[in-house]
This record gives sequence, structure tokens and C-alpha cells, in this order.
Amino acid sequence: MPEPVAIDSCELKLVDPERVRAVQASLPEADVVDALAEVFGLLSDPNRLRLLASLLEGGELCVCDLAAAAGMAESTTSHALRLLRAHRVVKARRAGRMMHYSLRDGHVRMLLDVALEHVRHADTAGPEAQR
Amino acid sequence: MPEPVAIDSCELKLVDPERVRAVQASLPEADVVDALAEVFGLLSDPNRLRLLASLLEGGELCVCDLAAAAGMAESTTSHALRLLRAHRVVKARRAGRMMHYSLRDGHVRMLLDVALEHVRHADTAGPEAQR
DNA sequence: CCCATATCTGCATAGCAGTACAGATATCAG
DNA sequence: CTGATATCTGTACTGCTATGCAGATATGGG
Repeated sequence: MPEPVAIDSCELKLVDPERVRAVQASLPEADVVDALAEVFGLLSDPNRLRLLASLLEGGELCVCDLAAAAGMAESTTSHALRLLRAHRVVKARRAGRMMHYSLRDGHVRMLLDVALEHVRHADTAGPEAQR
Repeated sequence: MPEPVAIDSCELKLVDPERVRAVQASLPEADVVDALAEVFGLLSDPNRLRLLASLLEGGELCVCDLAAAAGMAESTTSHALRLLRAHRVVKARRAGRMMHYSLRDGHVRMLLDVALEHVRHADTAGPEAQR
């Protein structure tokens, strides 16, 4: 991972070095940033989003019902659920030979709601022309 | 995109077909889901997160200062900013030969805050063991 | 113990995304 | 106009990610 540049490579060319240092100091630590990126990465797939939205609406659902609701293959569903479970976004409860999944906390709902609002407001005419 | 399965392939095996249909009907339309996934995808990269966090803290910054604050190469910074701008997350203002970037709305702050809270609460001991 | 069902796992493949390097563009100074 | 600086763009490459298939595991019924 090439990160030799802290601030030295272009220190003399900075417009406002003081503010840069202040901003730099305010940034979360690397592992926190990485964890954040991972969480958002989990939400960056339409299939996983549908699964989560289904759980948000349906409460607790088994794999087969989830697959049907989200319109995906059961294998894909299982893979996705494993990922979500590994990252503590959903939890699983065994009932006989079925597994019932549900959301682990309410943060997902908030994230979806805020992002939805952003999409509705920002997406007035698709991506902005670059120039 | 293989999505032949709506609900027919395993309709007779569903545990609670009624609820499945209700959930299915409650899901946002495909393009909305895709837009959501794109937004989260923008936030799923540590470098872009650092840029956004820098703008959150610093207000409005030029490319060079942003690159220094986030600890990334200027080319990488420019690519990332282009993406963020194309998706209307940040906006650019030209001042002489410099470009000043800033956040376009407050949703990013909320998303980061909620996700941060999730990370702090859920990440008690890293990813959960699968079984 | 054997079978059927529900879910999981490992593997291989295809496609996408992040990065670096080189060159292009735009603005300002003189 | 010419050169210097700040930023942008195109391209190639590398690594990750989503997906489907086949086989494995686990549970319940008889």
C-alpha cells in the first residue's frame, strides 16, 4: 500500500497548511475509516439491499422466503446472508431445519432512509455532466 | 442479468407466501435500489471517505490540500473527486487555476454519523464467527 | 439407519473498481 | 505568445467481488 505521502511531498505547495493539518488531525483513524468503508460496501449491492429491505419490512424471514421476496437464487441469498451475518448486520435463529434471519439493529433503517432521501433530492436529472 | 425467478420457482415451498408477497410489494423499484447501491458504493472506499470527511471538517478545499489532508496522490484525488461530483455528492468552484470542492448537501454527514455509530456498537470483536 | 428437505460451503469464472503513469487542458504571469 | 502551475483525462493493469454450480452439512420423519 503506497502511502509515503503524509504531507511532505507537497508541503510547500499547500494553500492553507494550517487548515490541512487541522483537517488531517480530525480524520478518524485508519481502521475506523476502513470499517466504515466495509459497512458501506455491504450496502453497495442491489441484492443485499433488497434482502435488508425485506427484513426491514418483513421482520424475520427464512432463507427461502427471503430469496423469493428479493427475487434471487437461494445460493446467492445464502452467500449474501453469510456476508451480512459475518459483519453483524443480520442475525440468524435456527428453527428446525430452517434459518430465520433478522436485522441486528436499527442503524440499517436509518442508513437506508437517509440515502433514500439523498437519492430523491440529488437525482433530479441523473449524474451531473462533468463540465 | 439473470432474474427469471420472480416467485414461481419455489412458490409451493414458501413458508409464508402472503408475507412474501407483501414484502415484495413494499420493496422500492429496481432503479431506486440501484441508485441506493451506487450511493453506498461511493462511500465504500477509504480514500473517498477520507476526502468526504476532510470536506466535512474543512468546509471547502482545493485539490492539492485535499490530497494532502487525505494522504493520497493528486491523480487519485482528482479521479475520486470526479466520481463524487458526477454523482452530485460534491460540487466544484473554480477560483483561478484552482478548483475548490465542497459537499453538496448534509446527507453525507448523517450517513457517516449513523454508520460510525453502527461500527462502534457492532464491532465489539471483529466479524462474527460464522457458526 | 435412511431419506428428503433446507441451508451452507468451496471453487471457478466473469466483470468491475481502484491505482498509477503519462500526456492533455486551463489559467495566470510576464 | 510563452512558460509554469494546478488540475484533469485516457489507458493499462491488478485485485477484488458477485454469481452459479456442484457437493457438503444439518435437521426431522419414519
